[in-house]
Amino acid sequence: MEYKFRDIEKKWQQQWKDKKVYSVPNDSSKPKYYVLDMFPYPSGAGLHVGHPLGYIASDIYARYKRLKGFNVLHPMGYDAFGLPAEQYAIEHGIHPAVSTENNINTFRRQLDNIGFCFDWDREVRTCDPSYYKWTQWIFLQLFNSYYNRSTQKAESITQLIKEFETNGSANEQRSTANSFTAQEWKSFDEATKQNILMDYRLAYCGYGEVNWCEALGTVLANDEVVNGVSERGGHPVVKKKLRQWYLRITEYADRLLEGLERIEFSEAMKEMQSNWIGKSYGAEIDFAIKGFNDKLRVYTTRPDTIFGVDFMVVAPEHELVDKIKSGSQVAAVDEYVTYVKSRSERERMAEKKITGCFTGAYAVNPFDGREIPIWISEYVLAGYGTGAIMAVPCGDERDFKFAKHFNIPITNIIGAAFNGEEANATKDAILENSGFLNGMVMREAIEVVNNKIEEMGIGKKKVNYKMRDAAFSRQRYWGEPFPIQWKNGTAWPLPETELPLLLPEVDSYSPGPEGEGPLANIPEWVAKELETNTMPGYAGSSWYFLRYMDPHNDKEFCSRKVSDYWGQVDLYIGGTEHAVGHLLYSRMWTKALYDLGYIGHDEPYKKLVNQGMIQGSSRFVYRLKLDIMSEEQIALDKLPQIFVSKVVVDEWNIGFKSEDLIDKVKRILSLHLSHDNFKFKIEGFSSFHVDVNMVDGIELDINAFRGWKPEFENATFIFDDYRIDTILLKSGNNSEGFVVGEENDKMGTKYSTGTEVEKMSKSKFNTVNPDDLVNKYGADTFRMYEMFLGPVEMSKPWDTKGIEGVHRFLKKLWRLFYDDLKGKVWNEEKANDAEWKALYKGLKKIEEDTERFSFNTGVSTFMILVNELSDLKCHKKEVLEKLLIALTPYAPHIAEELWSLLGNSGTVLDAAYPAIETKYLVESSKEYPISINGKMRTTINIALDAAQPEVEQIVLANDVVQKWLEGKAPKKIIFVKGKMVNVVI
RNA sequence: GCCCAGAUGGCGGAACUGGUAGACGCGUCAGACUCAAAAUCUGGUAUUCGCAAGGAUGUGCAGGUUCGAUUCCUGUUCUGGGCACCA
Repeated sequence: MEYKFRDIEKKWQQQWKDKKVYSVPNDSSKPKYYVLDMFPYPSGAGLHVGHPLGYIASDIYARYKRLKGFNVLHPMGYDAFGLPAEQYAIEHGIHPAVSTENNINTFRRQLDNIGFCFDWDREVRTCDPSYYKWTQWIFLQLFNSYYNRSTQKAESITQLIKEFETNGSANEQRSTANSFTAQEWKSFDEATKQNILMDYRLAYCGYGEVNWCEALGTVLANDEVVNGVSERGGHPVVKKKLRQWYLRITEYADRLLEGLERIEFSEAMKEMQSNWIGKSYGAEIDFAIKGFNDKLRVYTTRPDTIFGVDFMVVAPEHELVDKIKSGSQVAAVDEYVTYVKSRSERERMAEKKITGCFTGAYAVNPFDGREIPIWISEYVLAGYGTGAIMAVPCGDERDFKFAKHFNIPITNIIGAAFNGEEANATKDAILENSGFLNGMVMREAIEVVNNKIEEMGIGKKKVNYKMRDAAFSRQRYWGEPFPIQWKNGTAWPLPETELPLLLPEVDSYSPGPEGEGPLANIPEWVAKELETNTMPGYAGSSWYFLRYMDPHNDKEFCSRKVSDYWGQVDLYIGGTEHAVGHLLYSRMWTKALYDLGYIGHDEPYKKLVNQGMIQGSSRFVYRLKLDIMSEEQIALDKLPQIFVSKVVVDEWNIGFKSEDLIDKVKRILSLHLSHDNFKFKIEGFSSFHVDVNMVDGIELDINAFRGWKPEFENATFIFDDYRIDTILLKSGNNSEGFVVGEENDKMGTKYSTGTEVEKMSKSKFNTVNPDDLVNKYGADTFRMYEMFLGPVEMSKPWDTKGIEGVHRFLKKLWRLFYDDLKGKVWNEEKANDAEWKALYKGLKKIEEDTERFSFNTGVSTFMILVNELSDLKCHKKEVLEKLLIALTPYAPHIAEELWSLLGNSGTVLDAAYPAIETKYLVESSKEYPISINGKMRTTINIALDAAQPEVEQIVLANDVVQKWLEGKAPKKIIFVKGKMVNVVI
């Protein structure tokens, strides 16, 4: 009886589906456990082997927790709004809903193949009106709320209105611009009131810059802009200000930081988030500008260095630039500003080249009256701080390089701590050349300066955040419409009863006028004065984990009772690429919903595990580049493309066997040209991607390659051993071409490809489809192999070859139960101590590995255990069935099949996880490694309870130790009980 | 440029708290079974010197701490991820 994985997997998947074994109740006496995968976008390319990695890991853990007696929620759904579907619609005229639906179906079919334990009754799709109704509803809650800074939480906007009616803006001042008394508030007209409230709402409307492409008439995403031009068509892209919605996430900055201390994210992840939030303590200082009444306000974290300021750098888009540019600098400034407009923020920050332009204006140092030139440069961004910095070249590397580049004299305020070669960012130097700060340690001077500027009224201490409010609108079609109506320039929320505001049908997916989204093309939509922007991709994904709990509720986004039962996601698995986007936004939404009393927890994810990326292992072939000269007419296009193996390419490049290659090329050419009247020169090789599915290991399947594209039909190959293979030889005298290496049959005729590890993508022809592997080896093998590749958190290249080993393991496991010839071999005999020991040693490690998400070592422990049981010829049911339960999370199908064949009733999915009988694991002695000076030389078996004097005696008596001692006494003997012995000579 | 992570045999990786580097698997070599192949099984396989016994070297690179470092510290190189409209 052999292991017929296809039948087995199909059978059990059907039974599990029929019996609804993965259906999860919302109330249970069992403790709850919530395992979540990051929301997938159903892309048109379908799944490749990299996608399911995290799903398999979470599936194993979810199944493991279930066996351990938990009520496990493990849902799946689709983040179905997004740019790719819209782009596809523009190009092919297919409605995004249609292509998305198709993609989802493919996605689902592929997932089902792998045997996941998702409760599909809880599936959600963000593009489904029954889902986005609640996305819109939450948006309205955010719109109708403000952040009360004294209570440090979101509260209803009506609360704020009451506050204004009683106290005016006194307690809730946001900017100096809107300061008013209660009386004044009451006298304001509605539009003014609404304008003021907009400065407080958690979801608010403002103006922001976008990548505007005039030629395409549309706004582009950052990754659609390459080197300042559009990816499609190469048209120029400039910054354009557009009305945009924002989420006031900055108000949550401190709580987002504080919350990190209460959740189990990796330190790296927490660091990335806190760097993104970028809290810094500094000061805002106003500098007078010579000849103007305006002040230049800078933000600095180092007010102590104020006497070292040698120039100012202002963002090129700073509002003062136009005003203060002067004289001969006007033209230069304008030119520079135009240049910067064409640059993306990314390019500006990554630029190594130092650029900038003097404005012609001077600021005045408030303490010593020194005149400081004001420059503009792209490395200062308008959105951060005040958009202007005071540059201290002796203390800041970037300022230093800037000063050097533009020959700006550098003032040294830290004496010997500055060597003139590079800036020194120390806070511990003693200040010099610093007026009233002279002799002070910098660290202490910070507070002194802060007090001084506040006293002088030219500045104040300021906590700053690098994080900006999140842009929450897109000029796109395929997203959630905003439930907002504009009346005379004022935004009004639609009543909740009118939700969902359905996404209308459009004739064309192209952009609307003036950079507006496609919705602006719909007369009825515009007539109703509805908002024409749509929400961004992260809207739906910021709260989906809550909807899974209560997916069919049409009264609420999620009932409080249900969210109180499930609470936080206990385990969240997904990639680091979401580190600062999705993870921060969903944390903010959770906090807002918590503040408003809709849920009972303020951090969505208790523990986060980051999965690494599976990279593609690309394969390359090398086409010969020839320069052929002949006196006769040659039809060059009739010549076949010649592909040279990697081995030959490498040898050519180091000048080895060059004559052999030239010979072969000559041979090929004369065969095809039917004469020898030509000369040629080998100019090199051009490499290009070949589909990995046509390559076994590194060996190219010649016939598959010839059939790949018409131009390769007649391809000629030069193999590793310099044999040649051309269509002419095939049809004619086959042996003729095989000259070199003919005698060496073992080398064969192999074409070795080149390899490189790259991102897995269709365009690189290195994607591997899980369907093919599941079909060939089964889901259980596929699942275990994905895990066996390496640690979940780590990125690693895919290599299909290794899957055989895991498949062999499952067959070997099967043979513990059933032999191909003998049939049933399992029995009901009593197990002996050696068998129990092997089992429990393995199960103990497997449990530990599963608990710490070390699934790769878990799989290898299964292999060791099965190897040991095979060696022990153990076919005993009482041992094997415990193994099966432990295997269930990893390979559920084979486990269920064997479980039922052993005569068990009921599913193995709900069996009790085996407890470890530690009595079989007790050891009395250990094979101690004996080191001499830290180098392992031998091992000695010593009783585990032996104490140091006894051990020393045994060790010193050992021949090997004696040899190394050469009669001398050891200086020291280090003995670590249960670990090792080190003899120091 | 800034932030984060990683680097160990031919390959994926193991070594969990500073204590036997290379578990497990792939590949490969040799052998068994077979008319043959597949499947399966057995054994070898970091490099290097040596017939062997046994040495030497070895965890990206350069230093340091320690009786002992893949593990800790400093510096450095390369690779991957993120940098706010891909999701």
